[in-house]
Amino acid sequence: MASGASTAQGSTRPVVTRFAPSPTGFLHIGGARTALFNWLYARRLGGKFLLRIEDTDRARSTDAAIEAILDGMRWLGLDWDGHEYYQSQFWARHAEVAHQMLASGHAYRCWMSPEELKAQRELAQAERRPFRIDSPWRDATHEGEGPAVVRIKAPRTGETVIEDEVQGSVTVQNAELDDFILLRSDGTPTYMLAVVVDDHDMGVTHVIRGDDHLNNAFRQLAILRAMSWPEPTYAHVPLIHGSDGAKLSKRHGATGVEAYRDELGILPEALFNYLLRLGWGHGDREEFTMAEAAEVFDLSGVGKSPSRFDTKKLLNLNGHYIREADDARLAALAADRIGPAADPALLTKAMPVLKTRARDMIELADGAAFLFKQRPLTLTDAAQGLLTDDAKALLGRISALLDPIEDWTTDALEATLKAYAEGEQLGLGKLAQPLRAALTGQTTSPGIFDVLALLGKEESLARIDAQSTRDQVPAG
RNA sequence: GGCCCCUUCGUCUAGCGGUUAGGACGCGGCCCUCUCACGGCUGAAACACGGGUUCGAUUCCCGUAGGGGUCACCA
Repeated sequence: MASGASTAQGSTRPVVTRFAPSPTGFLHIGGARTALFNWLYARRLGGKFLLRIEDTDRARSTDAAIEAILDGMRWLGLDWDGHEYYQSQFWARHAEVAHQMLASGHAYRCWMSPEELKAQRELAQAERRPFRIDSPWRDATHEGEGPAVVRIKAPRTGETVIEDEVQGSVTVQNAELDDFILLRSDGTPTYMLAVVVDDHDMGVTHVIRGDDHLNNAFRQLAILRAMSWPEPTYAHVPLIHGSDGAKLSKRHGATGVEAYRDELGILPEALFNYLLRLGWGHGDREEFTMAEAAEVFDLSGVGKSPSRFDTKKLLNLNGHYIREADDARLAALAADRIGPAADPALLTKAMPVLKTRARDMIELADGAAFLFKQRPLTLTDAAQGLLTDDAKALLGRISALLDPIEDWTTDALEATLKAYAEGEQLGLGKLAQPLRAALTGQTTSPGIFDVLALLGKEESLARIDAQSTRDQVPAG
C-alpha cells in the first residue's frame, strides 16, 4: 500500500487537536472527556486546541445547544485557541472539494432513487449477504435525470490499515467499505466529507475522538487519499458506559455537564479529575490538577476497553475537592442555592465545619440551612423526639447557664458546657442532642459548640428558650 | 447478522515473563467522637475459559465464551 497505514507525522509539525461536537444536545459526559483529552494533548505538546461546531445538520442544530456546549467547556476550564469554527460556514469549500474529486475520477454522481436503494438492501437481506451500495452510476458514461448525490468511488480491493494511538493497528478490507455520499442531492455536504475537509483546512494533526468513529476513519482516509492530503494521527478513545455497561445516553440520568453542576452540585475540578481518570491511568496516582495533568498526559496511558461511569466515585472525589476548596468561593456557591436569606459572610465563617460534611453542593447548602432559619424553627420528627419533658427542662437550665456568658466562643462554650455536664453526671450527648434539636431543628449538624458560636448568643438563647420549659409553670 | 474492537477485585485502574497481583471508590470491622461527617487503622474482594510458546505465563500467540462499537441523502 502506497502511503500505507503509517500516519507518520513530521515531528516538526506543531500539534493541532480539535473538539468537534454537533450542537444537537448538551455537552455530554463522553463529549466532555473527548474534549478534555484533546485539550490535554495539545497543552502537553504546546500545540493548539481548536473547537469546531458541526452544525451540518441544520434541522437538528440549535443555538441553545451551542451555548450549552460552550458554557460547559468554559466551566470545565477547557479553553480553546482562537474563535470557534462553524462547519456550516464552509459548505462552499466542501462542495469545491467534492467537485475536485469528481473531476479527478475519485467520485461520481449517482441518480439512484430511494426505491432502488431499498430494493438492493432488501435483496441483500433476503440472500443473507451483507449489504453494500452497488450503484450503476459508478462507471456510467451518461448523465441521469434530476438532482443527484455525489458518491465517493471507494477502493474495492486491498485493505486499509490505521495505526491508531489507542487502538493499535486496525485493518479493514476495502471491500467492506461502500461508496458513501459526499454531497447530498440538495448540494449540502455530509458529515463524512465536511469533517475531513475541515480537519485538513484547519491543520489538525491529531484526531482524538470516541471509539464510535473508528469505522468512519477508514472512510475518511479514502477521501484524504483521493485528495493526496496528509493523514492525521488517529486516537480512538473507548466510550464511557453507564452502570449497565451500555453506551452512555440520556436514560442514564444527568444529560450534560451543566446538570452535574446544577442538579448534582459537582465542582468542575472534581468532574475534571474524574473524567481524566476514567479510561486513563498514570501509575497509582489518583489526583491531578489541570496543570499537573497537562504535564503528564499521554495517549499511551489511555486504556482500550470502555469504562463505566460511577457516580459514587465522582461524589467521593467531589467531597474531597469541596474540603480543599476556598471557603469564600464555597460560601458564594452555597448562598446561590440557599437563597436571599443566606449571608455569605456567615457562610464563609461556618464553612470549615460545614464542608467536611458534604459531598456535593446540595448537601453543603442543606447543611448550612440551619444558620438562616426563622424562628420558630420547624423540627424534624427525629428532632422533636429528642425533646422529652426532661430534655426541655434541661434546656431551661442550659439557657440559664449560658445567659451570663460574655465570651461567646467555641472554646468558652465548650468549657462551660462540659464542666456543667460533668457536674451533673451527664454524658455530653445527653446535653448536646436536645441542644442540637433546639438550635438546628435536626439531629445532625456540625459540633454543637460550633453551632452555638456561629448562631451567636442572642439567636442561640432565643432558639433554646423557644423549646425549653424554663419560663413555663409546671403543670399542677 | 457482516465488519471492527475489548476482557485484572462490584467499579476506575497499576502491571508491560518470575510480584505475598498494588492503589482508589464502594462494602465490613476498629479507633476518634456531642450527632453526622472528616480523619486514621484494618478486612473481604480480580487476572473470563481452553489450548499453545517458554524453565516459567496476568503478561506473548491461537481459539471459545462474554461484552461493546458500527453498518443513513445523522453526526
